[in-house]
Amino acid sequence: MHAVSKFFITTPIYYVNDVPHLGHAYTMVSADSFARWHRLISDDVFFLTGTDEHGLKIAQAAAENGMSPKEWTDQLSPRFQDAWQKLNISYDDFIRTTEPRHYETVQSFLKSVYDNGFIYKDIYRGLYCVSCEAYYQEAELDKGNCPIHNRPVTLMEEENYFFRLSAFTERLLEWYDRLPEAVRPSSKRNEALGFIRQGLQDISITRTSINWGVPVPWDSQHVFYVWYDALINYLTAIDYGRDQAKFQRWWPSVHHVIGKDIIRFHCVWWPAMCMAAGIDPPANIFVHGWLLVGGEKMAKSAGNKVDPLELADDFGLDAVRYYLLRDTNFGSDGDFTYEALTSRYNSDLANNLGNLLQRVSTVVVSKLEGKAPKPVAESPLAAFATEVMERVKVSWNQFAPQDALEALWSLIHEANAILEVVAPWKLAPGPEIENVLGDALECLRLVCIGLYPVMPGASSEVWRRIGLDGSPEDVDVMSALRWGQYQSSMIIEKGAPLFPRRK
RNA sequence: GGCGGCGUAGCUCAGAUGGUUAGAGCGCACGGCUCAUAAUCGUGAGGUCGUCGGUUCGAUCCCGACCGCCGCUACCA
Repeated sequence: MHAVSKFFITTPIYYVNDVPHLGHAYTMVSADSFARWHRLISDDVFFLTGTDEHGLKIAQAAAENGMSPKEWTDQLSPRFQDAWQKLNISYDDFIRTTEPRHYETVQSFLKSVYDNGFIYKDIYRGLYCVSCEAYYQEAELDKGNCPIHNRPVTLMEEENYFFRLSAFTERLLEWYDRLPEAVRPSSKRNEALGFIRQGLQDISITRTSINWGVPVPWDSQHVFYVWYDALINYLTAIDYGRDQAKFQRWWPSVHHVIGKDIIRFHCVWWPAMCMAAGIDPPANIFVHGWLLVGGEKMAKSAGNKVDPLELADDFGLDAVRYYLLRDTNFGSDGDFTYEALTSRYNSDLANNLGNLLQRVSTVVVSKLEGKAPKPVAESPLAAFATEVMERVKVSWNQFAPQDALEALWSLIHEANAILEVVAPWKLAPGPEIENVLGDALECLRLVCIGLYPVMPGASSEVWRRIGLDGSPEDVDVMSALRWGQYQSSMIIEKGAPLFPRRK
């Protein structure tokens, strides 16, 4: 029997001023597929996402729109929830950093850090550009001027509380050394390590210049700087400081899925903060690359942000989900192009998977009156399929969806190939036809299971068309992946092509 | 400047703790089939594995230099 394990998976919480774009969708679909896989293998899964709603920019945007920050974010946060619903993201909890539970957790967590002696008050001095409303390092300046506005910066001083990050350089290095798998892939781990090896400086974690944030419990003049409150969302959702049993159930065996732009926050600050608060650092941080668009970074200024919902309307949601996970190497940068999506859609979904289903159902209907035959126990495909499903399992467990999908498509290919050899459409009804079609249907059943995390809608539809009850998500993978479980006498439905060819 | 990474078929990328003919998918060419969404199946072309040296019986894989590209190098979420 498979022992039930805990699988707590998180995405970053998104800055609510953004519009959900394909980059966010990439993270969400990835995390969703992992969550779905782990539910399939009967793990106890908790999948968390949310929105980040504090900080100066939010306060400014709210003011510009004549609203209070809270009213402003109340209006914006649902855009993310709607988008994720449309992308079929199966999150279990959606956290907003403006919720009372979050204030409570942030205050109790940082109070622990404070009580443990890792927070102190000092003066922050920095070179500030009034136009940017941002601090600059001296090296960033252009002849002493702000590089953007080309105006002199002013030396500003602000009283801040500082987090004693410098105290954790050695402990972090030791942590990285002891748990080489904690931050993956290794290229991203190196990046974080390189940063730590420079030696860490203390960082200011509170502001007095704004009040849109979580108040510092021991000093009402200050609010926490938005990043410090944001990271703590992962603990809010599991009731840190409120429900010890729930907290211990999920922590520290967490999987943070993040983009490479926030490595420092998650792979340096966050583990250190956990140490400072006296809890274990997160067990796993998986860093993925960026999804580029035609080789360019997605950016507002470039005007190349892609709307995932428009794509889903155009290609179908599952096709977009498939493309995102198949055409990128999780951990490296990926590149989105309309052409590549179309190519994947046509060759993998229409020509292979969709067409296999279509040709099999046509022959079952015409030769066997629509009644499905059963697979052959000692089929030549059995060993191959078993090997494929083992690869699928390993790939999913190693967060390598592209490998799982590649393996599944090799099985689709084999099923197509054996149909060519036996050519059941040429034969008179009899065992030979039944055997080859039973095998092909069994392949489809297995593909549905392995594919379910990526394409929950489409694989459920294939599942239904080949006469199976329920959906692939109901199975227990540990037994369902064995060859030969497709039942005979199912009624096969010949429907419209699942993925009509494009262009 | 420092640290890290990358450079393999037209394209996107795998890969080997060094060992006979370097792999996949897409694209392309030829052939088969006609159940299927002009889908599918088979065969094939083609790459001195960035350059130059070194170690070795033997390197694309190890070492060095060089060329080219990229990331990080602190509180702008």
